[in-house]
Parts: sequence; structure tokens; C-alpha cells
Amino acid sequence: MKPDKISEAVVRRLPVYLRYLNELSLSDVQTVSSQDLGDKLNLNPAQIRKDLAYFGEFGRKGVGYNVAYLIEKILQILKLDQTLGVALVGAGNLGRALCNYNMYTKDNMKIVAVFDADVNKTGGRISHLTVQPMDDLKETVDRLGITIGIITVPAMEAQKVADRFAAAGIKGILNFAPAVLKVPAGVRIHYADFTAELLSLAYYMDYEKRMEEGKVDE
Amino acid sequence: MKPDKISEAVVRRLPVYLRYLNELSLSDVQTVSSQDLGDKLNLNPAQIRKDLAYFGEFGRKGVGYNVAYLIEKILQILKLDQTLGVALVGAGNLGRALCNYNMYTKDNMKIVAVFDADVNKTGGRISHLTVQPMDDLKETVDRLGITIGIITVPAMEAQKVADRFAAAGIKGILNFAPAVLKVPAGVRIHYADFTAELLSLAYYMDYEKRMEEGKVDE
DNA sequence: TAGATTGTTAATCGATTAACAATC
DNA sequence: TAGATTGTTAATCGATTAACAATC
Repeated sequence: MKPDKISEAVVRRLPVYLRYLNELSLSDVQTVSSQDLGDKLNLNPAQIRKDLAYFGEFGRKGVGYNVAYLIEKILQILKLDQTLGVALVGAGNLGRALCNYNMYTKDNMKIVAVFDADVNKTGGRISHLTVQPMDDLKETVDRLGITIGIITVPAMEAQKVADRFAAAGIKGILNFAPAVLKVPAGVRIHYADFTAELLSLAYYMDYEKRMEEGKVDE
Repeated sequence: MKPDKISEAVVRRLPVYLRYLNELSLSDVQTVSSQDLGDKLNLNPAQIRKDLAYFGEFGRKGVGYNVAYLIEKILQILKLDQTLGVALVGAGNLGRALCNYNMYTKDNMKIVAVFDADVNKTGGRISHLTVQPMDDLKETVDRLGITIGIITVPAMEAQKVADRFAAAGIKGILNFAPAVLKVPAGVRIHYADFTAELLSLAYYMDYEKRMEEGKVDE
């Protein structure tokens, strides 16, 4: 295998593989099998092999995958062999938390600029960054070569920020606001929709009881 | 339709419907069609009708769905017609942000207890809550009838917290830590894995360029 | 060599979408 | 009545899993 369009599900699993591989690497584990990975990540080993095989032949039959080599390859696939700069808009509690979070991880993505529409917040410091006014967005994005934006403003403001991002040439957006957004073609949007995750969890509470009721219905 | 097991994908969309319906309700919109919903939420109208039809016949042919009635029904389905108490473990930046976030929304879920293993944090206040030591977890969960837990500790500690939650009788977990966790049968775990969402976004940067390269390969 | 494990094809499973009769 | 829109079946599409030859 090699060409074909890669499905989103596959791409979304790659960072999960990467994360565990990095752990293994820190423990000086040299080699890992799809079985090991599957056990640890609650995934089917065949799925893991298939995911990786979309991008090349990274393993050795009878042996498994070399941890360091696989890390390198996944970083290449994700275009994370270079550090990517990220802009964040919304210097509220969540935005601040993400900026600080950011500083402790030495990941290949880094928040390098923070913006807020509120003049009471601009000029303030978050971690080692200064909160900039929205009017500086495009100039800063251009200057720093930023391609990814994070939205941590209230739902009401989120679409406006997405529009500003798109206008500034941002190509990928991670939206934390609880709202579905429209973006132009060529811009990709992912959702970190934890309120939806939380509310949907409620459905499964008292699952056994619900099943009993279900039986009564039939 | 009515029985059948409901797929996770369907359940995860219900809060998204709910959120937009609440917006419509605030704007005094009485009725909405699956077409309207689909346009707004970037979903196929047939999918929305099918999702809702799993749970009953909520619409009127030729008319659409009554907004207030549909809200009521979805709240019932999600068991959110009563307020659910949530426990949060990890009083760091992210945990604090979620607690504060919490206070402004009048959702049917509420963080009612915060815990941390760090004695320097216990006793401190977050919003109107006092950070409790982990040893109080089970007692508080029992006393307040908490069924859902949020994990906002570092990845290294996350499995331990999940174990504590399960032992305390928590039935649903939302994990923000970048790690895959094991939970016993009967406990449901959802992931708010924004680092994975962010890293996977990188794959799509320079998509056009990548496609060109793909063409050269063939 | 025997045992382990990949890469890959084929089979299965599940989810999305199209289409349309029913009906408001 | 004519137009709109649901609920639902059938068709399509896509993703996961099983199975196994190849081979380290």
C-alpha cells in the first residue's frame, strides 16, 4: 500500500501511537509489536498494522517495529519533524491553561502568540507571551509563519475568530468553543468539544437500569 | 424504530443538537426542520432524522420539530432532566479553568467537588469549591451521589485516578490527560484528547503540496 | 529450523446517505 | 389541494477485523 486517500480516523490515531512510542523510548524499549501496541491502546493489532502500512513498510516480520524508527516516521508523516507555531485567541481561563500546559511539554507544536479582543487583557502576560490585540493577528501570523490556530473564546465569538483566522491565512483550527463553525475550503477545523463529550457520558449512566427498561418495552 | 442498541456516534451528536436547539429557543424559534439543523451543524438531514427516530417520533410531517419539545426529549434521553453532579481530580490550570467555566453555564451537569493529591493544593478554593484530599473521594462521591468524574492530572497520574474513581463507584469518566486508560467493565470512559486533535491537524497542513508529491509518486 | 509477526487481502461489520411513501 | 417534511427502508459507503502467506 501507499497512495489512496488516508481516512481521518487513521490520522487521528497516529498521535496516540506516537505518544506511547515516546513512552517506550524513554524506557529504552527498542522494539514493539502491533500486539503490544494494541493491548496498551485498546486497539485491534490488525488495525494498527494497517494504519502504519498506509505510509510504508515500517516493521520487520517476526520482529515488530523499531521504536525509534517508527517515532521518526510518524513525525515525518504528521509533518512534525519541524516545530509548528500555533496562535491562540481567547486569553480566558482555558486559554491561559493551554498556554501554560504548552510550556511544560516539549512537543513539536508550540503556542507562539496569544490574542484577545478585550483591551483589558491585551498587553498582559501569559507565561512568557504578551497578549496581543486582534488587529495584530494577520501581521503576526505572517511574520511567524503560523499555520494553526486555537479558539478559546465564548461560543458567541467563535465564528468571528474562525473568520479572522481564515482571513489571516491560518490553515488549521482547533476549536474549544461549544459551537459548530463554518470555514472556507482549504481550512481544516477540528473540535475539542469536551462539553459534548461530558453530556453524552450522561446517556450511559445507569446503563444496566436502562437496559432493563428496554427489555420491558419489547 | 425504537429498540436496537444506539451507536456511540448517535449519542455523541445529541448534545450538539441540544446546544443548537437551546440557541433557537432563546431566539424564540418555535419549529425547526432536519434540513435547517443539517445546514447549521454540517450534518446530513437524513442522519439527523434517523438519529432522533431511534428514540421516538418527535417530529410532524410537513412541519418539522417543535424546538421546546425536542429539547425536552433529548434531555430525557441523555438523563439530563435532572442535574448530574461531577467530581474533578487535578486542581491545576486546566482543572481550575473547567471549574470556572462550569460556573457560568447553567447546564444540567455541575462540578460539585474538586480533589488533588498535592497537600499544597488541598484546602485551597476554586470558584466556590474547596479542594479536597484524595482520601475524601469515596466519602464525598457517596454523600453527593456523584456518578461522573473528570481527570485533569498529568498523564503519569491519570491511570491511578481512574482506578480511584472506579473504586469510588464513579460510572463515567472524562479524561483530559494525554493517555489511554484501562477501566473496569461498567465504567465508561470518554476522552477529551486535545493534544491528539492538535497534532493530527498538522497532517493536513500544506495539504495541496502533499497531494502534488503524491502525484509524483505514482 | 521453529516461532513470531508483519503486510495485505478478503470478509464483516457498522454508519451514512438517498429515496420515497405517508401525512401534516 | 399543493408543498413541505417526516420516518423508514434500501443502497452505498467506509472502517474494522479476521485470516494467512511471506519472511525475519
